[in-house]
Amino acid sequence: MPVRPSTSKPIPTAVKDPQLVEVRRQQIVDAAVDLFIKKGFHRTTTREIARESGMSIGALYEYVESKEDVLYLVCENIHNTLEARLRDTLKEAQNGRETLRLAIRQYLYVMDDMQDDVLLIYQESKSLPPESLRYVLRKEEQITGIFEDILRRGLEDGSLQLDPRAVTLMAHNIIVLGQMWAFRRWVLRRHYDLEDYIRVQTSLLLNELMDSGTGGEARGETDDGN
Amino acid sequence: MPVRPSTSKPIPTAVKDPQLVEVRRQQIVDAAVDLFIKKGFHRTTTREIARESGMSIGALYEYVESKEDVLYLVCENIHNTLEARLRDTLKEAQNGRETLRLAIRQYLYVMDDMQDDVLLIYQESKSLPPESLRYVLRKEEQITGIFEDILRRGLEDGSLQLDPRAVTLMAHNIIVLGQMWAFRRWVLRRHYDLEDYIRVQTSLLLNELMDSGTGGEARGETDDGN
Amino acid sequence: MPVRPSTSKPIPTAVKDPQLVEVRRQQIVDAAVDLFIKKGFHRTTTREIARESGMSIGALYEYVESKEDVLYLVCENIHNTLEARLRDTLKEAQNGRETLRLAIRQYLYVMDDMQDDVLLIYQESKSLPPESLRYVLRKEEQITGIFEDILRRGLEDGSLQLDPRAVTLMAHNIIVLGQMWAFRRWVLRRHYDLEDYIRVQTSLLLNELMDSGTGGEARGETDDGN
Amino acid sequence: MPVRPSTSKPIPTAVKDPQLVEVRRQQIVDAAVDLFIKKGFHRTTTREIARESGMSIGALYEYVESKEDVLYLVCENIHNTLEARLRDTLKEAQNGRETLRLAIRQYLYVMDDMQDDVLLIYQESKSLPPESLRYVLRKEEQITGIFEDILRRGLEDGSLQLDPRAVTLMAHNIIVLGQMWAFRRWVLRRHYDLEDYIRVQTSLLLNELMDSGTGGEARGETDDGN
DNA sequence: CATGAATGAGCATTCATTCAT
DNA sequence: CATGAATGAATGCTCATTCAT
Repeated sequence: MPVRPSTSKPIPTAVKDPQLVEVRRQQIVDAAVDLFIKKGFHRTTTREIARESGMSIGALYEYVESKEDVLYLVCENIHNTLEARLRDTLKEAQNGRETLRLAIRQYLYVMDDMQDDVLLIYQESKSLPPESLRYVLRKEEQITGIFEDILRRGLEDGSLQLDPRAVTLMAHNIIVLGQMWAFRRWVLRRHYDLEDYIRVQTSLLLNELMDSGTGGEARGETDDGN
Repeated sequence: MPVRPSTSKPIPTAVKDPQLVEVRRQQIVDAAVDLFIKKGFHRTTTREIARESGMSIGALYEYVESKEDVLYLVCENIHNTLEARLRDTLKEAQNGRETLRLAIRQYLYVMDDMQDDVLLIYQESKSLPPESLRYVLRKEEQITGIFEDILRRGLEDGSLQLDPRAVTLMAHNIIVLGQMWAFRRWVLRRHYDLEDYIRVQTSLLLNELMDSGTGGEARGETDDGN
Repeated sequence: MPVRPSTSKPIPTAVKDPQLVEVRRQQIVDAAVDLFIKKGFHRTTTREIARESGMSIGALYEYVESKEDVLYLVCENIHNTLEARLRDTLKEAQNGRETLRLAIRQYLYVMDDMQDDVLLIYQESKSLPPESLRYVLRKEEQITGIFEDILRRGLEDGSLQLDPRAVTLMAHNIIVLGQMWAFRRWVLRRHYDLEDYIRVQTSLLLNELMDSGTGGEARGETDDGN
Repeated sequence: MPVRPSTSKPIPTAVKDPQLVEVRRQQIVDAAVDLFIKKGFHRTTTREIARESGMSIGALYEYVESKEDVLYLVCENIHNTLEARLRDTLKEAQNGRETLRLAIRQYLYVMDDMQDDVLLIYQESKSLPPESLRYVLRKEEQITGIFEDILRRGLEDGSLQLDPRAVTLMAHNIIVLGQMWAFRRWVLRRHYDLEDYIRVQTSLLLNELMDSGTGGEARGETDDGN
């Protein structure tokens, strides 16, 4: 399943050699990610980005047209990394339920590893120009789609029970729960480590927290209550 | 359970009359909320805030010491409103499970109503100076505590089954799920309206959609119940 | 005949006191005229304008919105001065021909005095934004209109003979001939001083130098008359 | 009468082959003229000039030493074209008056055709370095000299009556009147087309607007008035 | 208390020119 | 000769904050 390149916005450059463009932009992105994480987009200056990228401002502006372009490249890069790492771990698929369990674990590990980056997209993407933002959101949706696919496979092979209308929402829930690990870390870390978090969230998601192995109590409760 | 005022950071002012301070600060906050929502914190100027507040910049700076103070006041105000509206609807408590169901519904209604404000805190609180941020996060935790309490009550009266270690996390999940309705609206709205969202999320949270047994009752519940 | 104020473009300002605005803008214009004359519009920096105006850049931008605004104010100021000085000397009107002769003389004296300013408008007005340029050109036409009026009066009282269709063009010729004294000074000065220039041009314009008959009286006129 | 090449400033080049230099510089000039007309000298970048010239910036700088050099080459080129076209039409000379009449017509046709170029020299030559400017002005004078020559011939053959001291000025007047057609086109075109303009200006210059065929009235008026 | 003019550090971006390949 | 990536000084403009009135 190839990463469709059509989903990224082309950023114009004055430099003709595409290889060089890629190399330099990677330098820029690497520098900018660090800076944006440390100081935020608005408080980071283009000069700083240039300096940390190991190039002059003039050179920087040969590879992007604006500071917003840098932000876009950063978001795109993070999303691509995220997606690649995610898809990478989904090849050893078994039945849907196990795939989901595995995917959640992998996803949360990736999110833990990329906490700062996730936070960055989260807090700064609003500073993107509208068109760039659209691209970023589309990508976000695409990534959510990965979990949608897994859920659907689980429905098909019968290993998961879920109202079909809840599939999309469940996928979003999973994604958000990963982001939450990043943007609520200030409090979650006081209560849970990553393994705790994975275990409990997976359980909640997979309906295994009910005390009895049967899950019957939940049903009974539901039947009475309404 | 009163709103503890000790949890808000005192912002110094040159003005003696506390009543006046409160009135003027409310003007400031009202203006700033609109502006921050429309343009973001960084793109809003103090001049604009002053103008929209109906006062001069000079006057503005009599009631706050910096633009960040305004942001703090805005966050505080939103949080207080949010908390008040939430607590307001929790008086008619029955057993824990029903309280939870009700609270989620109320919470999501409030979040729907305060979408922009929620987003504002979400995206701009990172621009707060560290100390102010601490206050805001503490408040966030306090609000999360409301759901923790409800969950605990449910555990106690036996109407909810949940691993005690999952209580805090579940509370955070609920809070985040409300925020998610705000910050993922660009995609969620394409699939669900508020009532859909409430129904499906409640079901998922209350373990009704996922069923290792027949799965039949989940659909029935959804169709009939709400 | 009042100077219609409707013909000047209003430049927005952040400062409320109109008197102060006028005073400060005059400072700005005075400084800018000198700088633009010395270095041209493009080579003059806003910082220089501010410094020479005796204010900070911040203050400068309280009174104009852009460097182009300064250029517009400069053009407007020069035009107004020019027009005022021109109209000022046209009160003692006799018959049309004498008025014309007098007006040309006055005009050329003013143009001699305002050489640099005239040149400035000439060379820099192209840098104005389109709308401002329109205002400047309108003003230029208005000033040309002064001579059109004089010419028409001469036609009416019979003291001038001229194809009515040539009136407008003749007025433009006069205006341009004054400007020419400014922008061709590098060569004209080598041949003529101001009085020479006035005498010869007046003669040429009034059809006295060219004579299909004797040609004698033109020289006589020139030597004695002025 | 050959175009004296001594009147053009030599622009250094790193390239040995003079033919190549000429070819490339013509490319540069052609591109630059278009760009300068469209955007003005200051707003045109060397990159644009290079691109439109079909060469790299590096190559551009092999043929000129600075952007100002390009401007000089442009001015020189326009002047040469102008002069060539002018001299071209002056071979069929008759008596001086008719030559003048013809020359004015030809000149105005050329000026109409080269409006933009004329305007370009007019508005941008001030950006030339002093020495280059001197060359351009010298050329301008040379072109003016064409009309001086014609006028003098008219004086000699008696077909023109003119105070000898007015000859130079008259020549300048004619030149300026042609330029005026370019730089006042925004208003002149509203009143006159090229043929109108030629007819009226020629008449004014050649003293034919006086109602009586004799021109006597002008003299009479003059005699009385002073 | 209120006003609003003044300050000036700071920022994104441009572009003529150079020079290694 | 040609290329085009790199340089970095320079520039127009913004805006939080101060303080005299």
